[in-house]
Amino acid sequence: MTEIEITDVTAACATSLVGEPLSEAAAAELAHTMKALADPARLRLLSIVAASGGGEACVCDLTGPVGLSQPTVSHHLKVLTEAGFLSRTKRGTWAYYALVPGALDRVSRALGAA
Amino acid sequence: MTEIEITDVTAACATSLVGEPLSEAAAAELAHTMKALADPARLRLLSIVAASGGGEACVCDLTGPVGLSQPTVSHHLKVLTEAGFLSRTKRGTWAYYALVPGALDRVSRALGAA
DNA sequence: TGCCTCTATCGATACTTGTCAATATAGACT
DNA sequence: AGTCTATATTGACAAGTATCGATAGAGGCA
Repeated sequence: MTEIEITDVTAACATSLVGEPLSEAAAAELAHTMKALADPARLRLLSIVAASGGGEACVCDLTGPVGLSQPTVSHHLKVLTEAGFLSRTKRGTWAYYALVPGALDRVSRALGAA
Repeated sequence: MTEIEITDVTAACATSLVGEPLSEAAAAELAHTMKALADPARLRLLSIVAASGGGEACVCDLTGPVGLSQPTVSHHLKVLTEAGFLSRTKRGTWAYYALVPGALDRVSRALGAA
């Protein structure tokens, strides 16, 4: 599939939007990161995980609240994980997703708020 | 076209992502706002406008740097304007776009940075 | 071994969107 | 009026993506 490159939140937020004009590469990276956040289902998933006890949730806890099929939820979680917003831990049959500390803050800072 | 509703940055960022689970409506609003930022061309346009002298730029100043056709740039500027990130002022034949103060900061805060 | 549950992947489909060429609109200047 | 420039809109097409059903993989448990 020639997986172009991992454009996760760490690389994407090195520069700030309002400082000086973004290079083409920096813009592509940041856009890739923002794209992960530009979907209502994924935003809800993030907020549910963040609000869950222990800061983590398994897929079975998430399909109900967002009202989507299990494959679709799994897909969104993969997008969020590859973008660097979630981490995945497998315990037994369950896969637990948790917020990556500081990931949202980095995007936040990239948007210009120092 | 049943233009659903103007989901601009002010409405979209009333709640925070990490506080409690986003409602379906809040998630849709925030996603709509984030979608405006989830494109490399639009991010570059924003950063170029931000870095321009006087804080504003006309379309003719923007087509060159981003390397896209004039209609495409016009389209992206419209998306950014409707999302509440840019304002448009017409002087003579030229249309000047400027950052809306605080718009990016609101998104920044919605991402969890209190 | 066999079965059941939880999660991930695959394949297909419908919808969205980024892009351009062509055209329309609007203002300035003769 | 006529023309030129700057911007917006339209129409079309290609590419991306959100979604689902079906299926595969993996781990517990009898």
